Amino acid sequence: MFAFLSERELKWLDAATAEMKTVGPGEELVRPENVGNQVFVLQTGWAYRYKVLPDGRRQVLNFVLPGDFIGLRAHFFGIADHSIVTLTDATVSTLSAFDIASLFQDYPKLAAAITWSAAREEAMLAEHIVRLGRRNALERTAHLLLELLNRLRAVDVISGPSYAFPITQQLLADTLGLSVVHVNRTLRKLRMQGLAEIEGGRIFLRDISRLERIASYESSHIGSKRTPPDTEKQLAAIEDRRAVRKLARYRRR
Amino acid sequence: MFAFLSERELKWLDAATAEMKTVGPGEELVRPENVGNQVFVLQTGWAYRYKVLPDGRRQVLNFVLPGDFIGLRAHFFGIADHSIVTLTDATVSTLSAFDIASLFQDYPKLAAAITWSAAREEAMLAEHIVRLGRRNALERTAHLLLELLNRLRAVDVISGPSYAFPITQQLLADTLGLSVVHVNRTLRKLRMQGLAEIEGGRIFLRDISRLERIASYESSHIGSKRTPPDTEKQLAAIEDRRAVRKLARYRRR
DNA sequence: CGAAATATTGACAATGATCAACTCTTGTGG
DNA sequence: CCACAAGAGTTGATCATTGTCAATATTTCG
Repeated sequence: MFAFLSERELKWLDAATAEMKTVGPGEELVRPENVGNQVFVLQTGWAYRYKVLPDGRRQVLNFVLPGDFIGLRAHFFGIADHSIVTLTDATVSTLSAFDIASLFQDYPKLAAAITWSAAREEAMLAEHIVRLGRRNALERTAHLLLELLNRLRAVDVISGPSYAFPITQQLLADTLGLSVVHVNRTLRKLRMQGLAEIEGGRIFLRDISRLERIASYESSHIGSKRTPPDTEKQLAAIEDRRAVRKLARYRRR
Repeated sequence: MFAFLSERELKWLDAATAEMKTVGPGEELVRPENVGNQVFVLQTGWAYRYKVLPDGRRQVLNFVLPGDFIGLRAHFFGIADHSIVTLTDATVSTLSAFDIASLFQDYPKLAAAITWSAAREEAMLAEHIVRLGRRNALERTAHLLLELLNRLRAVDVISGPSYAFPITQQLLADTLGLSVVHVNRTLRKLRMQGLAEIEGGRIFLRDISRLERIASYESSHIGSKRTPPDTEKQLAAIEDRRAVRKLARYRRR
């Protein structure tokens, strides 16, 4: 993802995110009232972002996987409009508000990279909207499983067609906008048809191409670990033009 | 929204977005294959962003109202994963890729503002996810109507409890994840219960507080026209620290 | 004015929700 | 290390919301 960054930028990012902390499952990383003056990067483990309605209905917005930023939105709004909770043991590193400000001021390419990351997340939310709005239970489930597979692959957490699956059926229901009962039936259907199977906290995607057909899944940039060539060029241009400016300053002296 | 920007920044933004163009309804502003080397700001009119599945099912992601950025995501990805089409006559101004690069390099607060704007849009998508995942037809419809009302109010397009409504029932269906027929019935229900009514291309929200109760609507920062105080402080800090650096440079000379 | 898009309504079907009972797994304290 | 409670998963029966099909207004626009 950060392939286009310079030595100097990577060094700064490393330093800024050096301080790590470990948390157990079920830990609240962001709570709604909480002033968002910290931005986290999830290094290992899973988390999920969700909202609840006044009457208790819950909707999961998305899952947070290693490499994802957490709390960017809360940072910019000064308040979070949702909660983020860890689903497994996890390690997170922290960027302070000061770091973020510094980043926008002195590391334009990093700032652009952050914006890129936000854009990627937005793409995931958009995909989730289509899933909920225009796909049925089976399609939704298959689609989510594939998306998670590809995201995990992109960050090199896995390579094969299976992964550790810490999502309970209730949580899956709150993700897919279904009832627990119906999720259970949908999973059974996937199992019966030899498509996918959860066993011992791990999911096995048995027939990926059929899953993809059912879900009309298109592996997009969501599961990509780095910016596309064009973007890199533009970001490189930022650096170039900065160099030009510096040069101009020297000449003026 | 841009209350915290300096004279210089506003001037640059005005200059960069000076070139305007007018388009009719049904015009494609962003198409999926299209390389996203332009960012637009919608100045007047409505547009909507949507995706289509291979079999033709369509899902609207959100509506674009005056003041909203268009194509930011496409810009950063180099490719759009959705389409944007105008719904009414509209005027848009354009930021080139060069402008965006320049912005990140030389106008950190503007870059932060853009990121803020993206965060705001992400909040809208999140709200849409909850709408689709955990609300029924009546709640969904009421909720959307209220959100549009508040967004339009925030950009001073309207003041009262009614607004021009260019959304057909088919489009509404594709937004709310329902069938046209059911949207029609839901609108009838809203009408019958004296809650809201479409008449002559205009919607009248007859009983806002009851609508809010039905939709469990919480007017959030989605309908806010500017960053909250905390964010402003942080952005101001960017400026301050830049000043400090400049000072340091002077001293070194 | 007439075609095409949009809106409306009824009858019926289907997807998914709810309720309730039961099993299986997991984690904890004695 | 066992017992047991709590959470998670499973299944059947029934209900409700929403979708589909089809026919008929109504509006819009060239």
